[in-house]
Amino acid sequence: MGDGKPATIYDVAARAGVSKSLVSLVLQRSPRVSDQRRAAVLTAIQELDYRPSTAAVSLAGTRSRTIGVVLDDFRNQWFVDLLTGLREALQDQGHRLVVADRFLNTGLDASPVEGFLSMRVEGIVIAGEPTTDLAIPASMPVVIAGGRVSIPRADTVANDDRAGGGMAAAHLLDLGHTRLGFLGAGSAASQERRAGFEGAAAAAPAAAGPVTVAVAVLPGEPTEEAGSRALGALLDEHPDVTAVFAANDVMALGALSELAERGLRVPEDVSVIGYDDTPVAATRYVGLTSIDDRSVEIGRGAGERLLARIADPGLAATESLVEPRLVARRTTAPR
Amino acid sequence: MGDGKPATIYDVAARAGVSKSLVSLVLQRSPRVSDQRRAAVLTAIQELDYRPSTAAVSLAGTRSRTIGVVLDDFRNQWFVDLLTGLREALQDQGHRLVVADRFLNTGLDASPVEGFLSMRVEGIVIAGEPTTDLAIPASMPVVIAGGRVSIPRADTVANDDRAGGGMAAAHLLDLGHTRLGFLGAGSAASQERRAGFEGAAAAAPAAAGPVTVAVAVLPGEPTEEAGSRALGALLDEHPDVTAVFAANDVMALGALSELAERGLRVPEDVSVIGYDDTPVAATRYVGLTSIDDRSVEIGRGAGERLLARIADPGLAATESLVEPRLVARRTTAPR
DNA sequence: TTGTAGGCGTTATCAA
DNA sequence: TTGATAACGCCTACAA
Repeated sequence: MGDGKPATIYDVAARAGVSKSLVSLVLQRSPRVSDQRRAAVLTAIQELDYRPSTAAVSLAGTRSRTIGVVLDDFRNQWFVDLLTGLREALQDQGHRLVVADRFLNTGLDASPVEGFLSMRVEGIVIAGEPTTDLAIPASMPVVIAGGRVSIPRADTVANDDRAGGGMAAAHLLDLGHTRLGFLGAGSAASQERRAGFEGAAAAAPAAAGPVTVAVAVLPGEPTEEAGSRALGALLDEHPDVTAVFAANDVMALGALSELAERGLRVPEDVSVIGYDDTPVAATRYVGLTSIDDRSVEIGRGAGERLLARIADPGLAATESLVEPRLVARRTTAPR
Repeated sequence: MGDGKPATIYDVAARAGVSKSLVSLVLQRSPRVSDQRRAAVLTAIQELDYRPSTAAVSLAGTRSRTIGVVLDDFRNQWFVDLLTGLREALQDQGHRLVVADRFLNTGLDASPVEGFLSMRVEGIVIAGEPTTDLAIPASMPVVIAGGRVSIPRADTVANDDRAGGGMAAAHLLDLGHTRLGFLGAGSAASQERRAGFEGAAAAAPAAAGPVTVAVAVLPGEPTEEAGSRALGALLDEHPDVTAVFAANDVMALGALSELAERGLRVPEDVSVIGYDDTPVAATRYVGLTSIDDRSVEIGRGAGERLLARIADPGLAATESLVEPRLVARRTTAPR
């Protein structure tokens, strides 16, 4: 089957002995086609290994049936789950997903959005915090998934960081810890998580005695390095802390290594809890208790919002929060 | 700037007071255009925020300038580096990269390749082992990046697993270890890495005494669980082993946790070395010595091969190997 | 150097 | 239920 040029709709029509229009109708699953003709067209398609040209389809059709997903960075694994959710909501509705990170196809286009606009996507999903230089036309349906910063006419679907922080505190309180610590950095998420953590700690029933929360927040990115330094600073000032909550898993990892270097055992001496439930946390070797931000749900929600917005561009922007979930592993234990 | 429909080449032509052809020439950076007209067209493009429709371009043009990348799984982080290399080779030559994993757009198309064929990509890069159900037409230029199994007319660019295994052995021998262990699973890569490891161990200068390699190979996937079990089996039979080489980082992680459970310290009691140099290995907390398979190089090589094959489809298939590199961290130490 | 006209592979609109 | 025929937005000879 050495195939030269791919077959076109004309080839199929000729082979099936019908007009191109009829083939098009069959392609679109129109019910207004006789079973006989339909069968003929279908077999011709099979025999020719015909496949409609997406270029021709989106050029001639009224909609491109394509939606673009802007990832901040392929290295942030959470996008994998996000995509799963998006697929469920979008793909099953006949939409094609095209993903790009900040660098993919840079050079051809200034930003991934440029490329999407050229493709005439029907909508755009921005994963994570939107950067201001994205330059998305006002008429383009947009939804931000997993980011808190909202841009003018975009819906936002994000994890409820405050609730997650509360869950972390509740978990540690349940285990009997009363001298807690928080490790944070200079991100909006970190602030929200801290607020939730402190709020829940403060609201704890006074029965078990006073609950204290020592805090170490470093400016800058929430890196492993920052986690190590924050833990060091925290412990230097409050050596009696028995459980720490890090703003994310990466920082928690830094805390773990710093604890090991100080000869403190986890969870015997100090319990540690992270946030994001990254793949590393789930490994047996690390086994980090963490807050699952439910990225699949976020993706599904974002997809549904986008669909709604595409159907009715006039819709008011909404902000919805997805309830996180605590995943207990071996880095937390009863006091 | 409420923009309704995107501007077309007609709009630009009208605005600049020239023909559509002239606009097209400017778009293609043709030198045969007067500076005056060019300037007029360029400003019209700016003012209208015009962007050529990729659909129309690829439909009217002779080439789509698009190449498809099939990822086995977005969770395998190595593709990030692979993409970096591919970008360098392809994107800079004006090619657009479209990525898809096994599931992206499934439902619309049976396989990611289906989608690529519809897009009329000029070539396909398969990352990792190609599955046989890919159904790629013989006329489509294909290169396999990072996989050993080759399909009929495809070039292959992969990591030299055998050399990597040798490096692992050399490193351990350098550190004075003589009772080595290998932890493997049922993959082709595992076999090659083992062969290289054993080969280098056998070729070691007899000066430092005899070198032994105990082996534990489990059937199935090289998972963390498999790593734990393999290490257990190995140590049960050969308690005197002082250094182990795992077929990949994930298995090495399993080995690390099993060692911890057995009360053995790393690297004081046992040195551990993995393969792939995954992000987890590079964290301070894990700090796993590993073999970097140089995915960026593989991507660049694959991109170049693909370019060559697109230019001359008649080219004979080649297989090239990229030399890996050892990255020493804290899980290996002198005996 | 610039403009005219045809065609790329579909969908969409009308007739038949 | 089918079949012409005109778009869709751009490239590419070919002419001017």
